[in-house]
Amino acid sequence: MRWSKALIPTHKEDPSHAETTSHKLMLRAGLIRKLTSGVYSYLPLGWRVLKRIENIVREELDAVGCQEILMPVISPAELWEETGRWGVYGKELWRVKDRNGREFALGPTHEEVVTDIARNEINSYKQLPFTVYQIQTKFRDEIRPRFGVVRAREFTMKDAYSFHRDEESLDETYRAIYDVYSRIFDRCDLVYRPVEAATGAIGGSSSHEFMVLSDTGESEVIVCECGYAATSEQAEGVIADVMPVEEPGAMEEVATPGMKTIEEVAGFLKIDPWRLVKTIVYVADEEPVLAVIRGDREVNEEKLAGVLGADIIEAAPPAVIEKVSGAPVGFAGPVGLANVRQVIDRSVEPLRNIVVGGNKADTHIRNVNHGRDFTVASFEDIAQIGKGDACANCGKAMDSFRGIEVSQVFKLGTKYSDSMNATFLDENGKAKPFVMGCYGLGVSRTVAAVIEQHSDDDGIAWPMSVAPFEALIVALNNLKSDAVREAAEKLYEELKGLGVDTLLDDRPDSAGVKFKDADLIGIPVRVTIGDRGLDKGIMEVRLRKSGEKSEVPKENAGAEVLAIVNGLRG
RNA sequence: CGGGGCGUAGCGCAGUCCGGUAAGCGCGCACGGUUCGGGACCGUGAGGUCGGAGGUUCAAAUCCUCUCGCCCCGACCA
Repeated sequence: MRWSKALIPTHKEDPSHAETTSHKLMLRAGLIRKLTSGVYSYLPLGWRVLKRIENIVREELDAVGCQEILMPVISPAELWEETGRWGVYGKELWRVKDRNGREFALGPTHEEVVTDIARNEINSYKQLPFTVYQIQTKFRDEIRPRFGVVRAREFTMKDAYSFHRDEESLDETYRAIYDVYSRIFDRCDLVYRPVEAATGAIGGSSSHEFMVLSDTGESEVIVCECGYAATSEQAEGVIADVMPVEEPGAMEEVATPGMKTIEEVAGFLKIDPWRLVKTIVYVADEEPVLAVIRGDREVNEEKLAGVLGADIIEAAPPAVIEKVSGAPVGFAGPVGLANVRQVIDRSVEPLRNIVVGGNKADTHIRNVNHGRDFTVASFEDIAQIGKGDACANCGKAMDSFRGIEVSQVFKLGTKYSDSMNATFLDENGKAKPFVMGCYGLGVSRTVAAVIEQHSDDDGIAWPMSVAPFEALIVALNNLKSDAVREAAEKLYEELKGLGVDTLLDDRPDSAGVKFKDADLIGIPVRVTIGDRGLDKGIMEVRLRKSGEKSEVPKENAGAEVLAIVNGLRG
């Protein structure tokens, strides 16, 4: 491709609305342009990278016998109603109506559609197991699109689905896909880590996420020396006990005018935050629930939903809080609210003489003791675990890092086949539900992840495996110098003939502009052709990532570049 | 949705508090010329419903009301 004719619009300055490295660079290097919040066009450079990643994904999945298909973006509401997700998926499910008012979903994921195919087409255990996948544009009406392509409302995802006669077969495929993902991310030259994950709206029994390490990542991962690694939503751990031994005192009300937060109350009463116990009102599947936890800790809503067996859980609006506690927001407590379902965190168990909300305006209660002043059916684990907490396996203090979740694999079991009545006949002629797995991989997100790990102050430095071009020829002063122009054209044609994907910078711009742009767009191998070198009979080859330079005789530049590119192809 | 911020030329911004000079600056773009190995220089020029609607006023980018959009922090997830 000739740069003078290509749509590669670069910018000198950082875009004002971008925060993260990858978002800034994707905009500056002309990979993408925003249409509206969370919706992007891919320009030639971005589209080329996306396709290269797609092809890696294809190659690796095809190699283990997965079959590529393409399902519709649009699916009818009735299908989603079969599994209950028309309701459960919530506002994130992008809904549209046709001219007759019939409702459809723009697919955020395709369990329903693929299960529909399976129940119609697969009748016998002899046809199992099998795995299909597609690479497609997905739609999720995200609460908050962010970081460009990292959290978009329209994005490219590879989603695969496997069907099995039993759990053993599922385990096998799950393991195989897990290994395939490792190979895919290895080939993209990413530093990543698989971690235990929560199952969220997709559901199922077990799940792992592949996290690409990045300080700008949205997800926090909790890790332990012993090998344990999980997302912060999922992480299990032990919260250190800080309570000294104390005799229970007499419960008493204390006036705390206007003190709504833990910090305010702790400061006012001159006590440590852990001596307070906070009570947060949630609405779980439309029923109000109290979550009670030590004052210096946060509730993990994922865990709370698990304990409650609830599908949808959200912080209660003020009106509900006031109705439940009989007090303004900030003064709820477990004492005297036995009529509301309460979930008490394990961190509360060792505490004595705690301070809780008084369920009355401007009032807290001190010297409260569980068992005596409010009843606890059982202590549950609903706490958010973080860096420094003890590992549930080995007891060591855990660490944390941030990452971008590029893929997630789920063991779905029979969640979808049961609700959609998708069955096959086994050897005994008995109908059994498919055991399923599903495996997502964010392709567009992976583009951003690669940039996060492969860039410097000057711009992107693509790994050869996903680079939009393999080589860039920079022709200096090509407008005036016939020698340069001819040499550049010749090398360009030669490299094309040798199968090297090459971009020729034949723009009439100054050397500085071309070099800056070259660094920005990050093509791995750069060949500089100028009169100065040509007079010496050489061209300069420079590697973007290492900055390593070499001079090659101009006559065999083509062969030399091919050898270097081959070396980086891996 | 809660909290914070921002909409002025393709991009990055000033001007808004305190209404009034001809809507400005840098980059980019077009044309002419000089340059030519790390974002060159000179000259000329094009490009704006100041996000939108309504209002106040002799006068609105600037004040008021409503509205739309965008970004950041939190809840969601590939």
